[in-house]
Amino acid sequence: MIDILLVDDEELVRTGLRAVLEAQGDLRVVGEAADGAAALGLVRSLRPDVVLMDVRMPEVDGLTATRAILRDADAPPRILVLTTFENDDYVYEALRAGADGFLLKRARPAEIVHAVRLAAAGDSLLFPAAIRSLAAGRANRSAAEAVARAGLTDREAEVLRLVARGLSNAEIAAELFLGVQTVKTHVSSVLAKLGARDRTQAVVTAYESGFVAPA
Amino acid sequence: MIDILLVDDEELVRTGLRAVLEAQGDLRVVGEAADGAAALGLVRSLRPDVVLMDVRMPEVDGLTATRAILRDADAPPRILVLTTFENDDYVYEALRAGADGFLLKRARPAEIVHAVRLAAAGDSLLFPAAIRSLAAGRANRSAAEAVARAGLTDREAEVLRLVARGLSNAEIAAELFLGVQTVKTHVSSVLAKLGARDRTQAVVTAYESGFVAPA
DNA sequence: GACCGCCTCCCTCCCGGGAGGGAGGCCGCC
DNA sequence: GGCGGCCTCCCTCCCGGGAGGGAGGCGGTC
Repeated sequence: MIDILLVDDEELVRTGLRAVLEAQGDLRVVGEAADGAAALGLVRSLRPDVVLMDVRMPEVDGLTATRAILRDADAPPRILVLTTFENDDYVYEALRAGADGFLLKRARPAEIVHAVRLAAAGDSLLFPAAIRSLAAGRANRSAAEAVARAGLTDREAEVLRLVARGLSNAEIAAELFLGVQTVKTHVSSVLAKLGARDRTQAVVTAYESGFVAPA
Repeated sequence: MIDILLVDDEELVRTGLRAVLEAQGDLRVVGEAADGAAALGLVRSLRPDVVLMDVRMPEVDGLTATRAILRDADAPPRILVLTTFENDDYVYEALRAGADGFLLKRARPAEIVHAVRLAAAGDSLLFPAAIRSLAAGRANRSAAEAVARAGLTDREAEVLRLVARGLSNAEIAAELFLGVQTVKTHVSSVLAKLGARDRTQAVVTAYESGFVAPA
């Protein structure tokens, strides 16, 4: 029997997961938490085998909770991170935080069940797109914070990502099907918003802030 | 029925894999290749669903073959990379090359069969240790090699560190009590040794290789 | 409708950075 | 001693990048 803890701020999602999982004979949902802080307490008291953890939650988010749980327990549970999009930038950070695998919310029930069993057995399941984005050295999502603080627009963030991969303005223009002038404009606003003097400093900031992460 | 192509330079390994796979009703080994070049040809003629590809092979290695196969075919097969050690540095490069998953040679037969079925279905299996090494922000092997192979002198390494902190040549000169000309010389040799076009790319390489680490 | 933010593209001006040379001093090794 | 590697500094040439403007279109909001 595999004991499972559900952590998601949406009741609906928890209910859905519970229905899917408990339809199986060998899976048992032993608890539910609506945020990361509650999750930590329940892990201590319930000692589940597997935790299904939503990434985006108010208060304590899934990544922080994952780290806390892994730090806390002597025999921590397996943690599967729930996300909405395959190319979610959280993928990278979550694995870094110690998550054992990834699960798309829109995955078919059989896949969800399957992933839970795999996790309990010590394996890990990643969807191809998630793996690719990992392998491609994709930007991580504390970008969200950096972007939020700096107030970068989508386009600017996109440009910064390419700058942080060593591309010249001309190359970025080609990559995004833009004029070099446009790229220059974006780069300039990025520099201004980041308080960087030149693109080199912008790259440093991008790495230091976690906007992009080393492979 | 899932058609499989085995690529490994060791006959023994191929035989073992074939035995394991063909014991299943739904798996069929349609061919074997002893090196990457032969593999490419067989993929064309046999059109397998899944390729089990050894990484280390004489002549054309597994990564090169993987890239070639993916470039070549219009509907390329799923490629599972075979490796001996969980912490094999090839993990990163292989995924980057487009491999769909990883398989340890010492995996239990059931796991191998399982991974093949997953791959055929479009999922990907990674062993926890492999994922961890990926997610741990492991230094990009090629970048690390670039720096290691580069054979930077002490002075050059020192300069690169400052470049990777966003300093201009003039600032570096002031920091190290040097002439700007001297700094330029050092920067130029660093760029040459790293194969970087400009200081921005050098910074990227420095981070990707782990030469400098984000705070 | 007026306004604002974003994206797009244009211009000029200027400087720093990088290429591609050369050269002298120092140290350690053969 | 001679040689090679490293560090230092010099020169010129040139381009890309960044500053500092302006402007039009588009989609929102008030």
